[in-house]
Amino acid sequence: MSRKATVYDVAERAGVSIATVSRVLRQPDAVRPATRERVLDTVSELGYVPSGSARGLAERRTGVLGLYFPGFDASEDAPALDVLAEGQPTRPSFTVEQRTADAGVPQPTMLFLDEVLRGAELEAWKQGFVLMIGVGRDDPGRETVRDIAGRVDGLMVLARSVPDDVLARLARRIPVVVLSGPARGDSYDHVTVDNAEAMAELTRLVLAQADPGGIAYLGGPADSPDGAQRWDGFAAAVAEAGLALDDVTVLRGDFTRASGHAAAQTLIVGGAPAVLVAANDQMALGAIDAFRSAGIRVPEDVRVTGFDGIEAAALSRPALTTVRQPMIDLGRAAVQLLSRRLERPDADPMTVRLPLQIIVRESSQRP
Amino acid sequence: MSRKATVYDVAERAGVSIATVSRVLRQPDAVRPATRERVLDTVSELGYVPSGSARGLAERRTGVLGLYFPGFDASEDAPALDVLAEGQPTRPSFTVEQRTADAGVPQPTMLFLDEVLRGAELEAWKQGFVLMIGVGRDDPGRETVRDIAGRVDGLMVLARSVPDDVLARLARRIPVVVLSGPARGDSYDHVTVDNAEAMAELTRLVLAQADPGGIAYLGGPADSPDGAQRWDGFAAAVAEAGLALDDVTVLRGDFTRASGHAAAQTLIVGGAPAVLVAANDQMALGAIDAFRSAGIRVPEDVRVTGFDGIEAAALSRPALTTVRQPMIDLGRAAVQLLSRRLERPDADPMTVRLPLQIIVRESSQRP
DNA sequence: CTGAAAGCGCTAACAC
DNA sequence: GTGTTAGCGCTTTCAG
Repeated sequence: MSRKATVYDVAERAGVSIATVSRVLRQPDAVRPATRERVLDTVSELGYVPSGSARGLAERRTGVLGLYFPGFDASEDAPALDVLAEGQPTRPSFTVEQRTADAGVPQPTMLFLDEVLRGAELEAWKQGFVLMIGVGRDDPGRETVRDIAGRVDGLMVLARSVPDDVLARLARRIPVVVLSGPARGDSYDHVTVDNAEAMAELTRLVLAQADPGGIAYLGGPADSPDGAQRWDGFAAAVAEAGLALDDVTVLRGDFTRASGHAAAQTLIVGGAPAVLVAANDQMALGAIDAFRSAGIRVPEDVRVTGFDGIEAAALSRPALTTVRQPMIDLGRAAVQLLSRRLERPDADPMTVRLPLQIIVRESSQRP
Repeated sequence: MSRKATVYDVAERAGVSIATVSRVLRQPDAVRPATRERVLDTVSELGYVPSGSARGLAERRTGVLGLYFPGFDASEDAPALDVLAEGQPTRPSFTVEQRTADAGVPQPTMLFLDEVLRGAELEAWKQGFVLMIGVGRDDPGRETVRDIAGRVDGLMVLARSVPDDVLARLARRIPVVVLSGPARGDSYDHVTVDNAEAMAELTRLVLAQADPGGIAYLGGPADSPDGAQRWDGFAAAVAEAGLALDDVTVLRGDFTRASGHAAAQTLIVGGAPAVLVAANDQMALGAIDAFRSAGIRVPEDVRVTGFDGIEAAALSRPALTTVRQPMIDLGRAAVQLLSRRLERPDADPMTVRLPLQIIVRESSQRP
């Protein structure tokens, strides 16, 4: 692989100036066909690929959008892998494992991000951008997000993946869109969902099926904005139904399956409720497991709902009633907002609210 | 948002030269502490973020690695979304849907790519790179992959996502690593898995459980290299067991669940076999559905195996015996190869073969 | 229609 | 330690 070809190489070889080479690539019609052909031939002959850096510098735009996520948690402590270490040739072609219980189911957060990413990529492509991605990690000294910010025309960040002050700084350089999470009174563009409204409606649907017995709510961590909004929606619907919040058993989990399991066990001790509304799917699924173990049937004895719409919710038995996040559209909308902002830098900050999808399945319906 | 700050702005404001500003950012120790502090203060005061383009141009490296995928198929025809259209305020907060059957389960290809991506991102971060991603689509005129190639230091492409001639051209500019897919005698670095060996072993495991009745194989599309390798492995194990290939009923599907379903129905007409080895999970799952509908029990009446290790394989009943791709590690290994190649451009092309994981679950074991 | 030349913002010698 | 300066490879006026 010789030195990379540049415009100069192409120009010299084709007997034209570098300006002409550039024109052939950017505004082909401005060049006489004969010249154009000659240049194009030289281009492929030399395997010339324009430098994005040079281009970006001259054009003052990169054609790249950035997407920054909070950490994947799990993958961090992935087992070491070093394919370049010595002794590689002895690695086996396969391993065999007997497995009964199901381990290693992906984190819901990951799945969430995967879909957002897919949506963002699709829309970026439609708008003629490419995508650069980064994941938030504790990288002492290294500021990955700033690194990305320096290379892109616009940045999308998931709520709370970047400290406020850092984000403010980056926003001085390029437009920023914040995804999912409460639209605070800041000056960024936002794309969010209405957790409270959807949770209220879900709760209404469940309460509409009149049946005696207690109501329980299984909330998320105290510091989760999403969790808080879901609780607000739940509380509103309960009040609306003429019930006193004091009659509701309220427990708190940490959004994990295990915490849902534990909460349900607590519930069982005091006598299982007729309805359990959980702040996310994982906890709901954990609770269902616990109920099952205790011989309590879902939905016959207790009806359960989740929130998020992860795949496991659809595959579990009974299938879980839940609220699905419009993940693909979150990604797409973010790119659209960025694209708009790039065209009209001074437009007022805008918040796009995407609809959630309440999916009613078996877990919440008494037969 | 005023004009973006540059080194010149910072230098002037801090009363130093641009070289000093640059040093403060790249080799802080080479600058006297007092000066350094002053510059740093100015940097945050101005909200200065270095331009990746300028830096890339001057350094002759971008610090970015590219990952290029074949198309997502499904997302292409996603419903239109235009959050900037008029009348947005009337969009509802939620919709409600009653759902019994499970629709909308993600494509396995996507899940595969998601995990590869995650592995690549993790490793890229560890090595101090950021990741740029692109998806192959029929984009007449626009060459997304070349676009990416111009902006990165190295490129990872999934097998057959880029035409050979295009890839060859790009490889003249930057190192290329090909992921998954047969390592042909080309000059790229490769990271692959040994489909044939793993399939042979899986087949051996299944055949070891002696029982009367026919054996059936459900293959993939004729043009799939993976499919071909899996068939080879299967055929080898069958021969090894002293069985004649003529005794095996061979059907061909297209890797979809539907084609597996159809194939099983064909099988049932001629009398269900005792063993069905499928070339991927989707087809295996489809076949199991068909068997169930026909009152044929798995694994009691027919034992079934898949390939790929998608999540649905673990969640289905009976849980599916399969071979899991080391997707995360594929991504990580690719980055490691690229990183090595960047350091030693002239090293011999290298192929890393990652172990597959045979996961034995209920579907293949007679109780 | 084509060429000459001036940057784009930063790094890295090389002087001082 | 710090400043000067010459590029890095490309786009884009502005002449011709």
